Amino acid sequence: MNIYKFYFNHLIEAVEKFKSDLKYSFIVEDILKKLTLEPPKNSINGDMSTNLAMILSKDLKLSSKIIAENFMVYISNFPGVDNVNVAGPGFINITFKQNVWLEFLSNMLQNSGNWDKLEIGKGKNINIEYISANPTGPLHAGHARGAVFGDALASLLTEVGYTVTREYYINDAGNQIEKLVDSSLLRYNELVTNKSIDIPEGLYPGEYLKEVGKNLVEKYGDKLETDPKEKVFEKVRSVSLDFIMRMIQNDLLKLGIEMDVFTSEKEIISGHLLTEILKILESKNLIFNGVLDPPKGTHPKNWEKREQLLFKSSVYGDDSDRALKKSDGTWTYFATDMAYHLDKINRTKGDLINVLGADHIGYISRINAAVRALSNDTISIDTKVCALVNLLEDGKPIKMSKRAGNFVTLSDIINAVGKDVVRFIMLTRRNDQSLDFDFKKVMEKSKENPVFYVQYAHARCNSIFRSSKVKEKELILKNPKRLKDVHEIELIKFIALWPRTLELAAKNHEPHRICYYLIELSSIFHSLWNKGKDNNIKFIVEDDLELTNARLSLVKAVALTIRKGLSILKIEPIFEM
RNA sequence: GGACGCGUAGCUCAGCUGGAUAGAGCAACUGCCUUCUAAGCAGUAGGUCAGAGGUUCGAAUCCUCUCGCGUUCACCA
Repeated sequence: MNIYKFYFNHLIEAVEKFKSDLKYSFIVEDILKKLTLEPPKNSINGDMSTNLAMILSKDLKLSSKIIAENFMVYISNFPGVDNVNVAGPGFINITFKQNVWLEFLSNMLQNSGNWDKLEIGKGKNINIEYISANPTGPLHAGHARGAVFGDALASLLTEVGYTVTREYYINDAGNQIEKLVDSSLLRYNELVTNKSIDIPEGLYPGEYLKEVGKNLVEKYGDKLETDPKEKVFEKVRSVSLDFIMRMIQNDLLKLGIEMDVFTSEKEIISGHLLTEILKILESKNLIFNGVLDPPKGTHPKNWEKREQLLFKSSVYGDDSDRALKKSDGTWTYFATDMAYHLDKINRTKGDLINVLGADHIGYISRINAAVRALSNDTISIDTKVCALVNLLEDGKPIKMSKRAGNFVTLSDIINAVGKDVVRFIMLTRRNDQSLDFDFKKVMEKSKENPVFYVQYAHARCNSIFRSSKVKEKELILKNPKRLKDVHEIELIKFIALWPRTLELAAKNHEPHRICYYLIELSSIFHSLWNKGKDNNIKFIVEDDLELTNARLSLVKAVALTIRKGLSILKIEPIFEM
């Protein structure tokens, strides 16, 4: 029951009829690409508005006003149309009879489980990789945003019919793992020798590695020969990684996040995928031994010419070609990442999404180039960048320093404000804009705090049902025509916008739109609530059961929609404040 | 210096991928509790959409340049 889709289909039919009736020669497909049917910004201009006349005027060589005048009659045949008019530069505005909205409401309530079902994904696979934090320590505040964003996006895409894989790439190879092993060994020795140790600069000082030391003692006793470290490297590595990955997964679980797939970088390196990408690149002539120019503009001090194996990523719009092998002959991080993306392409057989932190912006174009080359341009990859989160306490920045060990972990944040608050607030801003997270404000019980505001609206819905002694579940709308007040109709119209919001959020990969929708829905509802004070349109009218029933039904529709939105964000609704 | 992103009301931000008179919230001022939660609502005021060109029926949105802020910049991960 997507009312916009319903009328859009009518509009398409009308356009075709218009064309054949008047023997025009424009190409319908081209017009449909640009055709819109939207609620006008200002409701004075009616319920829906189309740009048809304006986009046709060039092809027909007629003014858009004249086209609009001629087209109006086709629209007035649509079911439920009350009035059609032409305004502004050539908008055709439609106003519906109130009945259309009332029928929508009763329809929506009858199909409350699936009225907003959208089949955008049509079961297609999509892989979304997010978090992928280095397995060297607990998740911190900075990871929270990418985690919530990625997870909400995954949930959103699932909702609209995609088969979604939530994936975490574990960077368990390379230098940082060496450091991790060194750090863990220090903690092990600390425990065995019972002498406290200073963690040198460059290694990981966090207390959590003491647990790893303990785990090593439990598993191997105090007789581990740690010199030379090669002898125990694998053992320590595996105990450290196990511990840290369990810690990370635990933190994610507290945020309501469960990944489907964890892929190990180490396994990618040891597998056959790297030779695979070489084959593909060779067959496309995208690989060569060469020397890179120094980056434009900078003058690196230790610049030296180096012949390396290079990928011609510049063919696909990257600013420079990229090294696949280091001068010592080992693979670069980018090469293994390319192999990893080939792995994702092979497994997914569908589009990819990467969620990255803002510090990786420079990396995007080479990954895009890689995916295009490796998939023969058949797979699209969308990289979403999450900007910084500024942690504040009542407006003042919280100072963090990794060295002093007082950085705020994800787990700290969740413990302080709860999972639902973290999830909501992280989505109250576009992902590519930096976001303030103020520990005081997000817990405030006031309108300034959007989480509260939305939850309060839902609690109020529930409060009305409590007072009415009617159970929300058992309520069946009897006579929608009893809803007559413009404010009631306005609320219904806004609910009718929900599937459209879902659709736009999903297509643009922008879960924040759901938050904004819920805030606005709450606002309209709070407003109607207060009308009970001065206009005497209370929801519960003691001596008019039918009217009460109709109004309660509207409240139910609001509650259903709020809950639906929250459920996509994986947030629990609150029933009583 | 190059690349990418951002610049919208005093502050914090939306703006449905090119539409009509650019919208919210805070802060400021004015009102609304004998009545379903005032933890809320209604109203007033507030704008050169950083600036300058261009593209077209139409630009905050697309293109070019300038200014400002941020991130990033050969073998790291």
